[in-house]
Amino acid sequence: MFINRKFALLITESNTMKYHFNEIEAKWQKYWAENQTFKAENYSDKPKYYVLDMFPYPSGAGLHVGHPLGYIASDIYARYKRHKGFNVLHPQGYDSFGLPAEQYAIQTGQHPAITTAENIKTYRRQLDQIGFSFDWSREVRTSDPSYYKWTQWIFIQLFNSWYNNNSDKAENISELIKIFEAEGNTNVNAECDDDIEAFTVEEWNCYSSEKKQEILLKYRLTYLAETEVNWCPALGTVLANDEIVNGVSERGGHPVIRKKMTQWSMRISAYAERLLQGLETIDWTDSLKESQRNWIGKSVGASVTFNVLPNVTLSAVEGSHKIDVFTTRPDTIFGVSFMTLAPEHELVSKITTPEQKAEVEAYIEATAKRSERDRMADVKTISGAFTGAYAEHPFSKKPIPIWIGDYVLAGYGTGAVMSVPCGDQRDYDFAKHFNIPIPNIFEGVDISEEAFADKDNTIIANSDFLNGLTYKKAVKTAIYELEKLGQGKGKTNYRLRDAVFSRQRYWGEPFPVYYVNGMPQMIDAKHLPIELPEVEKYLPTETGEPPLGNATVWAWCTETNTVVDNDKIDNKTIFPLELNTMPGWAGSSQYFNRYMDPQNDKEIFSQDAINYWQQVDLYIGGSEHATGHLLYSRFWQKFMFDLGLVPYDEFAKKLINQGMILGTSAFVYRINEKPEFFVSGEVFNNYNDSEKRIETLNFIQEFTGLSLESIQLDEIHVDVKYVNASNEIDVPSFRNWMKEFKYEHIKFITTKEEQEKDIVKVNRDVEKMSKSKYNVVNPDQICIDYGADSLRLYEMFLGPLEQYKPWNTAGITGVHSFLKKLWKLYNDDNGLKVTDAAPTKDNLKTLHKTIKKVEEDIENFSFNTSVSTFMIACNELTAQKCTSKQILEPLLVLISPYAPHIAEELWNQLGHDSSISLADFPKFDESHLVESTKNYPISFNGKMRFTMELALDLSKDDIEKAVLANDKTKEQLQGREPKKVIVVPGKIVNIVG
RNA sequence: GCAGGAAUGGCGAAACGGUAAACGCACUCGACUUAGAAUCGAGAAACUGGGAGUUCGAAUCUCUCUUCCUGUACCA
Repeated sequence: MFINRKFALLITESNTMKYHFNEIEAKWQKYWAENQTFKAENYSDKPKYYVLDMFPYPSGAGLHVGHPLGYIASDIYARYKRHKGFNVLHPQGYDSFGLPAEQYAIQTGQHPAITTAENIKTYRRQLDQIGFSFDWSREVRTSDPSYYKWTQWIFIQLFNSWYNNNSDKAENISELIKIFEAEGNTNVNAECDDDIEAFTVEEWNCYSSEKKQEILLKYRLTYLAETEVNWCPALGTVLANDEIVNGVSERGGHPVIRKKMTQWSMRISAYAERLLQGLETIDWTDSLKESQRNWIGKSVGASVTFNVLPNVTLSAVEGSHKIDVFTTRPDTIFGVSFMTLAPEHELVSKITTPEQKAEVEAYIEATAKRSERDRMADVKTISGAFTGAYAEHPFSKKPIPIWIGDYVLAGYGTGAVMSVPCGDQRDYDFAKHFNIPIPNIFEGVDISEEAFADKDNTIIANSDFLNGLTYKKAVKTAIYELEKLGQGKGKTNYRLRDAVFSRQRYWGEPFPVYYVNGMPQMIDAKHLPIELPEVEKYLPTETGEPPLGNATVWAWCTETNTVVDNDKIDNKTIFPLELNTMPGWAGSSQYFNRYMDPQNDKEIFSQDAINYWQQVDLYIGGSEHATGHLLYSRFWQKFMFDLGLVPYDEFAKKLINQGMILGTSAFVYRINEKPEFFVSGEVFNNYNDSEKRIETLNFIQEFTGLSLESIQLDEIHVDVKYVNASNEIDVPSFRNWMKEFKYEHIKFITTKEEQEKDIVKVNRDVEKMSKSKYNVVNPDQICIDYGADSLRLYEMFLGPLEQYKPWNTAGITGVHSFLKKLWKLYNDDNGLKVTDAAPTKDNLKTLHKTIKKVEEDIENFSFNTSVSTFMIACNELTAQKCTSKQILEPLLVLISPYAPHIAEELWNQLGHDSSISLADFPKFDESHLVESTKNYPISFNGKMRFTMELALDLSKDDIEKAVLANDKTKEQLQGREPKKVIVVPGKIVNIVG
């Protein structure tokens, strides 16, 4: 196939009636672009439908065949919906801020905007050649100032908002100020920082402007705070939790350390409960919803306050200390036999006794040295230290020893736990290890081997007023009693942390923020966008500031409302601007709404547009965005809903995760000691076969002269483009592959059979598609060799959309020859052969069963089975020698969402002036499928033995009689009397006996 | 550990509780050909990861075990 592609093309071109896919596809792509066939209007008499793809990051490598999978599926659905009479919005754009372009800028000095524009050009060309029905007039790019203007705008709205727990929504900060001015903050029920002090109206009114701003910052939905962040030294930036995988950066796999920095954060935690509840209302995959539930991590329980007992030796440190803990099991409060603090807990240094000081400090030092990754990897080792201090049990008033241990995480809950060893395995293991008593508070449960954590079968004992109660009742009672004492209350805890929103990078949205006396000020929305400044270098400054610190024109003049030279900063009218930029998810958190009204420069989108399109009806994309993009977007959508900007608080009604297309790698094997010798896949398989191993080793020895012991084989990837459908290598191309590999003079050791045929076979294995594995297949080449319609059909034909499946270019000939057969159904050597002949009964049956199946398939997103259905229809109609326009015309409409170019061309040949995309979907007519007879399978004890043609209008009894009278039945029964005869009319007959 | 998903020919896969493997790749043979990697035709194979149950009948429903994939985790 690879040897003489040109030759094949020449033959094709010599006959004008053949299927010239390259010409046809270019022609219709041009037609669609020129006629703006897929432009969607923001008003229509038709019902609306919004089909969205997760927009791509335009990387330098371009698309490989795995990328368009979801786009093809959504395009089929969008085209189908148009045939079904919907006004369809199907836009596309680019998530064009991001690290790779910036890393490239650091290396080469080329401005990321240039790199990005070039990459987008490649993407656009690649997308266009696949024939997508995108409305490109609505394209957005997140790095375009006219777009990020609105990203900045939302940031300002978040800054100007606080979360009122009473109304359970975001409200304008001015409302909060009114409350402060009227009654102070004691009655405010807001989602805010933990360290807020109570103040009265008088106190508020006396505060300086700075102090007021400082307080308000603690309430705002985006706020500046010193937080412990994930700092990645190699990338020179902080990372969000979802950007870290297994303790290293998702991009590049660099180590990440904890570091305190002043950063913008998003108060997404305010929306934790609504984000959780909202999942019930949307049709997303279970696994994705489950990921979000885990990430939000709701747990219901109680917070309990333990007083630290005063210690005589600590008289210098006055004041009573309290330890707050969160527990999901307040019912086990009498089982507490110690407390454990995270080593980083702020109280540790304050309560540790002089005798224990050395031990505790040594332990803290030891844990600090262990990286986050070590701590995660090693969960078995139990370690800790006793502080010497004791807390008082709230009910029994007994002293409880306070320990520190790294199994308690500083970042979750309060960083302290009440340890109940009989009810929690971690506490149990810790207690066993340090010989701490394990009191049993469960009725009739043995805890000599392990803790007992089964809530359902819990009866509490040895617990004063909780004795005899079940889990549920004991929890309620314990919380009630704790509240009475003022030492606890019911509490719901979420794992979801506020999201760090600052990045120390260049290629991202600048913040619309300047600083007056260190306090952040928003630039008025009417002066947006604040455009990225030019910088000399894209690296951090020498003083460690982010890249924007290199900009010389990066100060805000409050008089002219423009960005001016840094020299002019006087901190009176001209102030420094924020040096951080926004993270990757900023631009992608609202793009789906912006598509509805992308050129609007007065508003983020008009109310007319959003009320017309409302929300995304179908969203297709990868599952890797489960806890990043898809959670943040839901958060912003809920925020915009609170502001009254959008009609729904969920942006996407239905979401499908397309599976990944994997590569089919090809291997040969190199002899370790003599790298000029390669072994074919066949020989390698013999080598691994215990029966043939000796023989094979001798065989290899004959060629190489190596001793048997020294023969070792290394797996070598062969670029898949040098391997054909029968797994044979194109040897000359392989030799010339890459000069540095030095394959020119290698010798292949092959089996006798291979030698006879003069071939070398590879082994195949499925791996992720990647450059380093030489299994990447480029859609450009596929489009040249087989056409976009073949590519589209084949991607769908590979298997169910959601499933992971390997790509194997060899298989594409199947769908390609289907398209050629389809072409021949309409054309012969003399041109169009479609006639006005009346369709036969068989023709109609084939057409209508195809309509039924294809419609069902598309509605169920089962695109792979439709492709088979088309093949069957084409084969049947060819066999029936069908030329009837009444059949062949509607058939084209069925196929057009999948293979739009060939459908347009044939549609045009049939005499239509307008695009097939405007045609109505054919109506299914059941009457054509009604049969008079059925070929019944006749089973004996459930096993089918033969079939019998019987009329469908026979009664059960008639069928039974007819079957029992049959000779073959008698043969099967061999004289036995049937015990029972099951007749399901129209389906099956089963004889038991 | 927890959660979600999966297991069917050599490969990708079909299959409302009712004829398992449709459709395609690969394979074998034949036809047309100077030639076939084009086209047309024919063919072979494999009984659903293991075990139990429900049923007249199970790939499909239930239980159980095994393996694999994905996500997540000292989350109190």
